[in-house]
Amino acid sequence: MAPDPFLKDLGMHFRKARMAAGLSQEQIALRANISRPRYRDIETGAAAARATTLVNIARALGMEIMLIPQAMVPAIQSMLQPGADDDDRPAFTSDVEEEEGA
Amino acid sequence: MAPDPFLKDLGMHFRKARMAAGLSQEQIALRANISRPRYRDIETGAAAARATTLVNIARALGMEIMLIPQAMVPAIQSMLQPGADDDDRPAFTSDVEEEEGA
DNA sequence: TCGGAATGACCTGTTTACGTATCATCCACC
DNA sequence: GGTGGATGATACGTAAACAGGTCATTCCGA
Repeated sequence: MAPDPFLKDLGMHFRKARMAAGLSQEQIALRANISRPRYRDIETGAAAARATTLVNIARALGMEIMLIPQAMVPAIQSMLQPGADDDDRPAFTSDVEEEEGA
Repeated sequence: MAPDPFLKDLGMHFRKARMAAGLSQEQIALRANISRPRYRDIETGAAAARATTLVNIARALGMEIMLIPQAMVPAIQSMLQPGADDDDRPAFTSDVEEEEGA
């Protein structure tokens, strides 16, 4: 029901970060204090985790959740660009317009 | 219940942003597509909103939720410092260590 | 003094995130 | 061919986020 593109995108960022860290879903779930099926739902965008769960997962992946004024989002996005020598982008915005040319 | 300090802090940031925008709880709740009692719970840290709800509230307040690698958090925090001429800080980190003065 | 707006606080009911258990599939590796 | 790890997916029960309603309190302006 209502596969929110935002949730899909968020889950994709989690997955990329997890892959980059070479960890399994179970390891992240354990660190984030949730079950594997639940972490899977979040990573695939099938469920909307709670605020506390989000933070736990982010930290398990070496990241933090931040509230950024919309005016500063572009500046921060460019700061996070890995200079085009790597194609994984750990940062995530709730802005769906972040979809750039694949 | 376990009044998570993280939720308190998150709610405080929402409240500051809302005050700065001169809006009522009801107006934000309406824009974020949730009920006022629920927005109140989130603002006071009494409830942990879902990921989708968090984004809706953030946007209603002119902000976005971002996933930031922990290594970059300090740099971004300093970027968000309002030059010391204003005491409201719209940005928010899940890092509890952000508690500075008062 | 009397409203009316904003907020805090509680209730009832529905939806859904969550834990736990279970099974199927894929893919190495032996 | 067989075994084990990682993942996808389902089911059931519980806890909590959600909607909607109501009442008390504070504050401000007519």
